[in-house]
Amino acid sequence: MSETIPEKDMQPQGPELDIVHLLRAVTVELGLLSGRFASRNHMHPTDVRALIALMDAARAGEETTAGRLGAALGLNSAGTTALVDRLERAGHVRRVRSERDRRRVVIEVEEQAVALGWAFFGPLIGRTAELLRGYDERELAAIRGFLEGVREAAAGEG
Amino acid sequence: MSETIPEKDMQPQGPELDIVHLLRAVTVELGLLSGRFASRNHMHPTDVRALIALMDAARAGEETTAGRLGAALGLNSAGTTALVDRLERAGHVRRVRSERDRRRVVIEVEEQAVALGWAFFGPLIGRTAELLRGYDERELAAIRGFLEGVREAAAGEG
DNA sequence: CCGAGTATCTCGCTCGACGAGATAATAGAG
DNA sequence: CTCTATTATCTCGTCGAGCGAGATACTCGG
Repeated sequence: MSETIPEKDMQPQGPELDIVHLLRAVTVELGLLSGRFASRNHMHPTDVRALIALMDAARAGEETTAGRLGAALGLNSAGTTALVDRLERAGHVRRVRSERDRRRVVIEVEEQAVALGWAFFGPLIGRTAELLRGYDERELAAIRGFLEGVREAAAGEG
Repeated sequence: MSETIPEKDMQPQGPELDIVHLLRAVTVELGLLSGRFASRNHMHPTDVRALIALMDAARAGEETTAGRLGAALGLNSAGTTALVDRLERAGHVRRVRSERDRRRVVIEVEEQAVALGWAFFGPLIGRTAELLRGYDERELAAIRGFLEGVREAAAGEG
């Protein structure tokens, strides 16, 4: 394996650039991790994204309907139905017809699925929280501000 | 399955937790963005991941063979061949038989593809770099250290 | 109570990814 | 130098996630 290609600066550099690349590396790593979680539990990446979206909504105290879930994941209605079918068959969620509008199907996450995710991602979350405990308020504010800025910038693009 | 997961404690206390969720939100947002890039250019998410991996390797001065690319993306050999076929057909990469080991196929990214990616992601990168310019050295070090810590923690899990 | 609007599901299809195995090139033993 | 093991890539047949089109079920304003 020769690495003869010289290190050329194809991109404008500066101390900020390595952070940008670090961030991308982190997202890649997290993507691979959730992929490992998926295949270990005989799920597809989309299924994992769906569970995360569902738990997120639940945390925020919102009901998630089939339609909302599909929209959040960028699936059309057919794909969404198939997704919920898979998750339901695997016992990760259950369909509940909404009382007030019986066209709606509310998706609820089974406790078993929550436990599964927590068992897998818990250690990482714990380690990250521990890592954060080493910073003072100003540093935490910087990290928070940076992430918020990136999220907004990413949401605004495209 | 059932064990000590009291609902309240799963998202416990601490100012750190919102940063964990922020980070996840950022990765979700970046994932959606690259999805928009993919469909806008008639590509599949895997194709985008492949181009990113290829450009990454190129920046690090490494040649990428078909096999390495497939391994990096978690594809088997058949899928890798199909992937490179797609990218080549679209004019984003070219296959080059390695001189010294003629079994090897080195994948090179076409300049056109680099320009395409830069045109789409450049603004976000620029905005992020600008955002980072607002922090002093200690804050930048905190951000860098946090991201590095998360990357290592994520790589270590699973 | 009818028709427009909305939410979800069904059907048929495409194509990305997989497993198995073929093909081609290299490296090493004798 | 030839035979064999190993490595890198590609081919073939198959599966299944997601799409487009349209069916079905329910709600609500006139």
